[in-house]
Amino acid sequence: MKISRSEDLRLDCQHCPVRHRAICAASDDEEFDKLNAMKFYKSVPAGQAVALRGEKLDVVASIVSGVATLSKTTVDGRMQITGMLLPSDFIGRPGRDSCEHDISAVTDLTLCCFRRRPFEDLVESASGIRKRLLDIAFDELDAARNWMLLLGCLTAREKIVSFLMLVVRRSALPEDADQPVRIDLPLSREAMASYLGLTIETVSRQMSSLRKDGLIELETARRVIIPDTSRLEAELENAE
Amino acid sequence: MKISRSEDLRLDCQHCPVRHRAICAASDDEEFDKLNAMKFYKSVPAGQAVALRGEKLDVVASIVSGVATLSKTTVDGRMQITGMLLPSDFIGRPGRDSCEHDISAVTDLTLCCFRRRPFEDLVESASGIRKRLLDIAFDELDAARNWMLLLGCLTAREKIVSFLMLVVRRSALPEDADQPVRIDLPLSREAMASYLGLTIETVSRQMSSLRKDGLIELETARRVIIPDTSRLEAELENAE
DNA sequence: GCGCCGCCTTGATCCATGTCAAGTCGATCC
DNA sequence: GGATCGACTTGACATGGATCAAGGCGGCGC
Repeated sequence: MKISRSEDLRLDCQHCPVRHRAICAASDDEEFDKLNAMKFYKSVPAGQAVALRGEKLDVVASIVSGVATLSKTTVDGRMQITGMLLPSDFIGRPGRDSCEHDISAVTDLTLCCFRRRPFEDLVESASGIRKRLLDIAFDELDAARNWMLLLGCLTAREKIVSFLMLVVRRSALPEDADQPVRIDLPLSREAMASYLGLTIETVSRQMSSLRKDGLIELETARRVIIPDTSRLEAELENAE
Repeated sequence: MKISRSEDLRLDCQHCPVRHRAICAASDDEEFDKLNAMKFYKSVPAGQAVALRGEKLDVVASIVSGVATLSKTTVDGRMQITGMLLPSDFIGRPGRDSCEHDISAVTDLTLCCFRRRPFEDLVESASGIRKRLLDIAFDELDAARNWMLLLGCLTAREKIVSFLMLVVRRSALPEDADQPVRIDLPLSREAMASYLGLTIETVSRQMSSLRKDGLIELETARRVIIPDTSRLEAELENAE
């Protein structure tokens, strides 16, 4: 019998790709074992909702693989993506049973889930998890506030460059030198637009403009080569 | 000898105006006494910085009275106010000794301060404080993400109306009926502009436009009367 | 009272970005 | 191969809000 990929991961937290960055990162062996015993994996196919705003949400989770978005939508259909969730990012809110955002799988997603109640109890008793959770919350808060600067003050070009640099950073590429970097954009043009508070056409135009200026190359629409990251980052010298 | 207002407050947490909303809100008597023993008051005059970005910050604090802002500034001087802090709001980040934002006193400020290290220890041992802190962090995160929707998607008029309704809500007015409401704007036009991602002229024009439409009256530039809050809120029917 | 100074308002104009409308490109299916 | 479809790009034009500029108004010192 074939073991599914999910089952496979279940067997082995030690080799989990997000072991050292997710909610379990600051845990000692004892806490780690408890988390291990509680966890269960869940797959969500690309395009599907993980949870909808206002919905009851009785799990919290870490993203093991894939990309998700947090978003809010106005009644007349304007949408703002308020967060892009990458592997190791945390989903859900301990101490609250309903969801404030729409959470959508952008790609196929593997989630490492915990039922909320037992997880909350564990947070109470396990100081490593507790500290990590608090740190995650404050890190997210700082990130959200930084994004407010982007949404409120930056030009369309600066927004695009900021986004590209964010992807470069989160790609955690080993190279330190100013080698050309190739990145796969985790979001479609439409999702980028929504994340950056722009329209899809403006995103597309700015990407073309950066290409014309030699700051990026477009291998495909979603695959970008940055010949010189420091030159791209220099576009932000007035922002930041 | 005259006792200053700060000294006066020091003597009596029980009658503290933010007792039931600040970091101490979920504490039992024992925790409360510990906080009480640790706390010290600090006054900051209007216009002065509480802390600057990158600065070392060895205290955390609750706002007892007054208004402060969190903000970020680009190197070329564009500024985004990322948060408006009102009485009971929390300043600082346990587990981190430096400050990510500029924090400024908009009005004269009374802060209830705790040295960070002992406070962190108390967070470890006192579950009421710990829970409150986590809740505060997640509430702030939700608020920040809601603000991202405002910055990214709403029109200037919707932004202004959202701000006015925010002030109404935080004013915690006792009336439930649709009585006319009078509010004092905590921020100048300039600060409103920065908070809403607009320019001062646009803020001013939108305020005038709301006045012409009979949705608000301007007793002075900073003192607003809202004859019918539900009619004002109806301006947001497409947003939200 | 008068002059000064911040803060706010209003008007005229501009421009970055949105909107509307065609394409183009690449993948998939038959 | 060609039809189809979704994702992206490009062009032409419109516009909301920014920018530039000129007052108005209220508080404060003298």
